[in-house]
Amino acid sequence: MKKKITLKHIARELEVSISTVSKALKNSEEISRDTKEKVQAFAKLYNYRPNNIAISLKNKRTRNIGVIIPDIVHHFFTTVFRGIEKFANSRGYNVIICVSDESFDKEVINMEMLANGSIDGFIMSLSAETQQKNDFNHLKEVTEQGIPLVLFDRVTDEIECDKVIINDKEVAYAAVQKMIDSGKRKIALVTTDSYFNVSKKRAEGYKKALADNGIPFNEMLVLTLPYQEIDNSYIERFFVENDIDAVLCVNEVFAIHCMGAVQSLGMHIPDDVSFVGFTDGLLSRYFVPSLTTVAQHGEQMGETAAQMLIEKIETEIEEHEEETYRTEIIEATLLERESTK
Amino acid sequence: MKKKITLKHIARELEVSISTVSKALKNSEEISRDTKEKVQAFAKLYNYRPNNIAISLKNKRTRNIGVIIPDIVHHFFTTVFRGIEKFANSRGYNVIICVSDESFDKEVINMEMLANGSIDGFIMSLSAETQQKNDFNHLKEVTEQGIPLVLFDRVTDEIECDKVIINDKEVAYAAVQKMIDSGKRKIALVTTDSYFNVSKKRAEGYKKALADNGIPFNEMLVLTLPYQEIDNSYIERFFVENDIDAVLCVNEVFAIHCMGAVQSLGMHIPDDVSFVGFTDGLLSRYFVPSLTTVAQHGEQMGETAAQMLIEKIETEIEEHEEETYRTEIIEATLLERESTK
DNA sequence: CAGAACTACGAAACCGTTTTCGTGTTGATA
DNA sequence: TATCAACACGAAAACGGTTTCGTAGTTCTG
Repeated sequence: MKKKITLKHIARELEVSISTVSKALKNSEEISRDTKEKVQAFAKLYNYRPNNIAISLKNKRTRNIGVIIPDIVHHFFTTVFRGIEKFANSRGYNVIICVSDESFDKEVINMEMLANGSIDGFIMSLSAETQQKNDFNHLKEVTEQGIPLVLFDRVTDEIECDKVIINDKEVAYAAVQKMIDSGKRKIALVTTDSYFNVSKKRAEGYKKALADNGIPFNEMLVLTLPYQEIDNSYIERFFVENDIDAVLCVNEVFAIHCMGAVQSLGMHIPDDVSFVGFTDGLLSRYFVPSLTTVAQHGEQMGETAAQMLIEKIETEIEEHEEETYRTEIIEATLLERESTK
Repeated sequence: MKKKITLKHIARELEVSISTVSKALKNSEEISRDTKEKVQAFAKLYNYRPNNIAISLKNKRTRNIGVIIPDIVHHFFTTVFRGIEKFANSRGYNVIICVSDESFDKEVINMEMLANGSIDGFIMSLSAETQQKNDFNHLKEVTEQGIPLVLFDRVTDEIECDKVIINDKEVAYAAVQKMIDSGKRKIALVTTDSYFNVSKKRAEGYKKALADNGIPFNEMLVLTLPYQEIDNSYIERFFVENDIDAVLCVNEVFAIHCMGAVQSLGMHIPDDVSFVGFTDGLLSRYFVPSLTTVAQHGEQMGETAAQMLIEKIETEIEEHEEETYRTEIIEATLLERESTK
């Protein structure tokens, strides 16, 4: 077993001091050509690599960024993560990922674990429970310690920090407008039962589009579904009882469920009922008919978040200057497919 | 900005030595009750938390594990990752994840980045390119340094280490047998063009099932598809030219593509053609008809891998004893749905 | 009352780096 | 020949902890 070699080993072997070795490996002017060559050759031979942990301790910089997301088996979050990982890696950072599982406690525990020196900054999307409780003390503590934080998608106004969001309201508006333009009038909204700011924003866009077109908002046309274990008969009844001709769903799974229900009721998509969903995942692409959906450009979101974070990490925080925070908006786009016409 | 407090600060403030503070916080017998209370109260008040990096340096243990996977926007890998994360977290470990993007070079670079002290062990699944090149020197170097390694799913015989795999051959055999039992005879295999050991194993199961039932293997009934950009007309021609009545696909995306093609040719599933895929993702569940598929139990795989790794990390490596390695087999199960009868 | 034993704490080494500063040696300068 | 800069290197502090060991001061023992 070839154990890792350290500066001390090299120093001892070559009968020079540790400082000389360190400087020689950095090609310092202070060290004679002879010594440098000797040291570098030896280091290469034994495949010397500096110990990351020691460097982190010395520099008070880990080159790790912490990512906390509610779920990992989830198309949107994984695309965002890919963007983060890609950008971070290109800048020499590694990514530590923790999953909050939509739980407030796990989110808090994970943050605390990482906040004690393991990472240089956080990128996160709030858990459902955190949004419900409206308790952000763990975030506050972290930012007060001077650890940079970037929130994406599921954000909050309570915390001052960099944020990356998509134009949920506007794109929902556009989607509904499009369906209205194609002659639809009884437009349903299928949304989550838990309190997500994104669902709220999408609902706002939905309502505004109706209002701007003189269509009264009808509470009966809003169907809220649970996150798990969706009851199909419940959906079917919703469609039977209300004479719906178009649907905006806040995610693709809801959309596919509803499309299935509608089809099994013998209705035709998009002629009888049009559908628009959110999240451009495999389902939207491969379902028959394919689903018109809002592409959230998760990867771009992740890259932007990582870039903002690393920028904050790497700019010396001028103690005197007031910190400034940005909110970056990613323009979502409507991908038209077969479920609308 | 409340900066993190250290032992040194506490010591200075309370006019005791650093060692006393350290011991007092650990409730050492050595320290008087009075002093302990004083120190603990102070630490609590200022929310003292030991610096992870310093502890890592001292202990030569990071409590981080490194995970390297080929892709993250991928149902199977994310389920495995969820298992890893869940288990690791329950044991106080964090997870650093790197994505090789199916590239040999990225895999090597990522391993080297992490191997210099950042992690206590690796869990990984080989990239496509690594499997093609058959070059595993980066793995060898890591294991020779005494860093524990667990491979899952995409493994190799060239490296001695713990492994977690599924019974690909057997479950493929069972799937094909099931289709034969229901009267199918012209059974196609749809597989990847790159060299994956898993695809190979599944093909073996397929061939063995045919052989055991006296059905000659026909090269013409094997369709290899690229990983990306699948040409539908190519698939349709395959089904038109060969009078196929059942299909085994090595993943769910291939299956859905083929089912779409078959349906657009006017054939009926499962009466005209039966389908079995691998990976129990959203597509298999929600496609119409829903796809009979092999559930790989990724989460269990991840948990097992994490458990094996942490066990290795935490057992003092008795230098004198020969290292022993295990290969754990996760039993995949066939989930019967509408695409078979 | 001398010596032993115990109590409660501090000094210092250590983990593996980086970096500042000090110093012995050399050769050039006045 | 005394002075001085340049050169090449080493000692030591620092990052933030843990742990071993040494040692004052007190109490117990015979």
